[in-house]
Amino acid sequence: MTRTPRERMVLSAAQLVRIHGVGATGMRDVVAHAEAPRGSLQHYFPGGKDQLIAEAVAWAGDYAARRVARIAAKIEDPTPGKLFEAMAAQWRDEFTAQGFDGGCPLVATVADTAATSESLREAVGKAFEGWQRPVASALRELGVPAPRSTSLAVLMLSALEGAIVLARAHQDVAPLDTVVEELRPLLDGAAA
Amino acid sequence: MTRTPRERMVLSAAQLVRIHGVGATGMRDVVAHAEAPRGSLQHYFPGGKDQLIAEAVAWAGDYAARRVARIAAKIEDPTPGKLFEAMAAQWRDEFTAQGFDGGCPLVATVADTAATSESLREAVGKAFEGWQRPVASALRELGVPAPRSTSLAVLMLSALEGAIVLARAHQDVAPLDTVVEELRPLLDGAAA
DNA sequence: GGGCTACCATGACGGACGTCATGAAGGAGG
DNA sequence: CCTCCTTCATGACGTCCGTCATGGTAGCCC
Repeated sequence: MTRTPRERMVLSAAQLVRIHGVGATGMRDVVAHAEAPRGSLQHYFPGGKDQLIAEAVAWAGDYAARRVARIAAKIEDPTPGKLFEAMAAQWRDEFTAQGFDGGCPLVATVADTAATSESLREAVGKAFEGWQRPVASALRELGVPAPRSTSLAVLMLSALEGAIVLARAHQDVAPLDTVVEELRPLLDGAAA
Repeated sequence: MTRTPRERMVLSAAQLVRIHGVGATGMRDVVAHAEAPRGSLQHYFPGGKDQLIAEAVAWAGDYAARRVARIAAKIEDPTPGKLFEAMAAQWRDEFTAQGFDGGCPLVATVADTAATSESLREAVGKAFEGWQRPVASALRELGVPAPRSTSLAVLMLSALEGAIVLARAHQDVAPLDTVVEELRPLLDGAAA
């Protein structure tokens, strides 16, 4: 559990971006949140803020991908609809337990930097790709034909991200439940 | 076309937020973009940046709502699937014609301020609600039962917003096309 | 022990931010 | 003409930002 200061900073950056966005997340805030020495910033991240945020985005993408793989392996009688339900349930649980302060760091990074920093935009693109891959492969294992699996993975990610935004705006988890219920028959129908 | 300086500032704020997010959008940037006198800021928006952004968000919500109503009235042989396709096409066309610099200002505002400013979060919630309403009522006019129409409207907004984020991250409109194709049978099937 | 490298500490710099104070044009109404 | 009120102009203030420069410690290797 004890991580190196470098890891703590990347992780803290991801968490602060989730809450405040990229622009409002300061370097000093990150070191304070990570309880890391401020001097380590220029040592571990000579590329400055962009490098730190890029690593935070990459970490977030990896985390989401690992979470999908773990969820997919744990469901009993798995179906595509149940997989999506479990993915949404993670957000539902966090919102109800910890409030609506934190969103998806990938969405926040796109919203803040897509037009400004090509490197960060690419980092988010790769992160989404890495998240989409285990979803699609899980769908294939559940009997979804290969070409359809990537389309449905895109739909699942889109609907989930959008529902997260709506849920935060309304401070209500209902949008998450709604998209799960509406998408379930479509998803399960594709696994015939 | 000639608007009052006040309107121009609200409109410019919305456009800049779309591109750079709330944090990176400065008051000076807004007056410069609006070609408005800087002194007018404290006169028209004594509530400061929060008031300006809140009005920009409200304007964006109204704009989206009017756009939906106009689209719904213009489609021939309308179906729920075609309505969603037309909504996504607006974004598709803008991305291909003007690049991926601008996203949805509501998403950017949620990502940047949901945890910080209660008033802005509420403003975005109302904006989403005002956008969702014409979508749901258009669905009802197309034969979708009332209770289902709000659920499907939430699904449409979620999938659209998420696909916009994915499209910007990948600089590719494919996610928009994908969600339209995948959702079309589900949407049209609900209008039986 | 001397030197080299990795890691951390601290202060400063230049710039941008949101906000405020002060005041000037310019027409409306007495 | 004088006054009031809306609208705009401009400069300043305090704060925070990302970055950099400089220097200090700690441990390993020769």
